[in-house]
Amino acid sequence: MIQKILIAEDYETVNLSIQKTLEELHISSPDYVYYCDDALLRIEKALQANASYDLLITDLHFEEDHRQQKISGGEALIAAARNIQPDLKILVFSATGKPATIEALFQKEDIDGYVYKGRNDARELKLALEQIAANRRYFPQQFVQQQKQKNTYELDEFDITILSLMADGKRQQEISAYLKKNNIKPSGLSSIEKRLNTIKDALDCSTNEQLIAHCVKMRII
Amino acid sequence: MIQKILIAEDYETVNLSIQKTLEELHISSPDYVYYCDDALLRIEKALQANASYDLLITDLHFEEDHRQQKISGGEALIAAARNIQPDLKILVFSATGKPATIEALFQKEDIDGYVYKGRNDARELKLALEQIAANRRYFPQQFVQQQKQKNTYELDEFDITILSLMADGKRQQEISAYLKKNNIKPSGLSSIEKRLNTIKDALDCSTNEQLIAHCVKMRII
DNA sequence: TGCCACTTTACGGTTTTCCGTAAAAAACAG
DNA sequence: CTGTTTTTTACGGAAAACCGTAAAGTGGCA
Repeated sequence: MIQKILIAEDYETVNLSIQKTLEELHISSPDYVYYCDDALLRIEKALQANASYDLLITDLHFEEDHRQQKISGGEALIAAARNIQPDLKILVFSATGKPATIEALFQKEDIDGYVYKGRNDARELKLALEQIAANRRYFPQQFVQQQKQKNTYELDEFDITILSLMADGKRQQEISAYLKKNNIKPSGLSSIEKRLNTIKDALDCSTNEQLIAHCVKMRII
Repeated sequence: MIQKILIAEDYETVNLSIQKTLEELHISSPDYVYYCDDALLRIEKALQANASYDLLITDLHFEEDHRQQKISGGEALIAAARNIQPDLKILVFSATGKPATIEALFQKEDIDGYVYKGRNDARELKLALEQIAANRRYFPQQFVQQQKQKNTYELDEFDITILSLMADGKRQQEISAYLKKNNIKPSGLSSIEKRLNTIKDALDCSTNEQLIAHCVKMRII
């Protein structure tokens, strides 16, 4: 049975609405935080007090503000939480997840549910909570559909580095020099060109400009 | 005094949380809808029944689904609502607004407030409601900041066209051809080059990629 | 060690972009 | 209408990006 719940969600209204949904399910008042670091602290303290949480409901994306955070976002929070409390149930509630990200969360982090923010998200949230309470996993419908049409080329760290430098105004030669200076393995100009071609092909972009626009929009960089 | 409120917001959780925020302000239970068409219908009926709404709280972006809608989004809804009830107060609650869009809403549609969805959005929502109840307008802080730091060079429609086409994968020659085809005045390749240089200079960008990244981040395009 | 598969790099030729200059066109005043 | 100013376009050389291919390097594996 799920009794003790922690909500990590920086959007105040969303945070409130999750609480309201829980109320309707007659789940006793959950704890809630607006920052990832606070979430982990709560989980740690609860463990030490021998009153650990049953469920963590968390967003993936958190806006940055004046408060410096050690944990950068939902994914890092999930990993950290799993590390200190392996039996914690985790429900991700987010609008931004890419199929590949969701898949990775289910496989690697063994999360228990994923709910897309959307028109009927409160109802979905209830369904997910019921499923999780019954020790079942909850996959969103959208996920099943998107599974089929996945042309998802997952960008690795190297790709992100190149794209970030490029979005930062660096020319390809400068990127090559930067990679050499930082001892990152493929650093030749040709490798950068080749990689960019691969990415553009995968993401169906014809120019660098379009690629950068796409990545910024998708919050890849 | 604000008594009768209509909420148009397709995200169920957000819709709920607005209701909760209104509860805390001791405002009697508002009406709420998930579709723009429904919103306009409600406003029309209330007018005919001589019990018109005092305030419309609406999102800008609505997800499309199986239900075909005449009104495409928040902006269209606002225009339509203004048309049939000029004295209706309007509060926009959205995460997606570009500065130019917000400015246009305040100037052309004469909206009464704009609140960004974000970390402290519930508190901002309360502030905005208080301001509007006092017949004052509520501008978001982010907007004021962005107003200040906006570089002397204001991008015009021509600039936006070029940047949008470029972010769409078009080459400069293709952009030139496009402009010619659509009878947009400066269409020469040189003019495009020159304009891009001016923009890059004004926004302190060294490459097209950096420029596009900046514009997408700043929601200019 | 030597062979093989694979990755990375180097190097030309082509296309695109960049940048300066000058000609052409348009806008404007007298 | 003429002369001036401003805007737009055209052009050519330099730099950067693009693209294919070949050489050099890397890591298994017998």
